Amino acid sequence: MRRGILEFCIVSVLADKEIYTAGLIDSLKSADLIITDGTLYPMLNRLQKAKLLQYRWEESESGPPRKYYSLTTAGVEYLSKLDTAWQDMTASVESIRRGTESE
Amino acid sequence: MRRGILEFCIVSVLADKEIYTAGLIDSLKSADLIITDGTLYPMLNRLQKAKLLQYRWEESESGPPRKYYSLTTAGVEYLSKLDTAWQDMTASVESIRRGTESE
DNA sequence: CAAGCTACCTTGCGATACAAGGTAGCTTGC
DNA sequence: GCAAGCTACCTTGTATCGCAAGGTAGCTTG
Repeated sequence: MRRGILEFCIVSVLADKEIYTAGLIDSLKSADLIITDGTLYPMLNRLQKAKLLQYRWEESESGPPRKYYSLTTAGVEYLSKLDTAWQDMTASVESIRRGTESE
Repeated sequence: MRRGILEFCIVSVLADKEIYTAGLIDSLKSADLIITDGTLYPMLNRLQKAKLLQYRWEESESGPPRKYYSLTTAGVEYLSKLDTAWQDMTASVESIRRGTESE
């Protein structure tokens, strides 16, 4: 029941801060959204190819370098579209869920 | 961004009334959820095989007979699980969406 | 310098939803 | 009473999403 919504969550998190993969996974986990890196890497690459994300390499103090992602200008616009779509969809589902009155 | 949620909507509509395919499509359309019959028939058959839905044939006054679907007892229980899952998921997404405060 | 950890990425699979197309019952018009 | 059209059912093929599993390579630690 989660499909397509993960992308919205990821873009939302990136709106707040520059972050790399493990941090993204932790951010979502703290909201009870479990995601694996096998899901995340293809998504980040896809969004980056679509020019919605950018990244820079940053060295780590304890391991290999990390890709820190952030939104591009187009990514910010995309987020606002996703946000509108999210609100529309939840409103629609709520209207169904609450019962569409009797027949 | 809608994946998996349609099933929840369909089961929700069926909680209120016995209905056949075209009626379901209309109910969802009136909440701005567009779905085609090519999506709906496989889903109804799948839910029926899982014993969550039952149907009876009813003759029409103007055309071929129709399959009127309704929830089984198991379907009602399933709906309550979907409803809980829906509330959990929207709560999670809202907490992400509203900004997970600064780093 | 070897072993282990971390971070990146790919591949194969199952499930969802859509578009397009197909069958058959029923009514309508001639 | 038969052809044409509508309605209702269903199937097939395709794209995409998300996951599990597996793989490469840099960095640290003993």
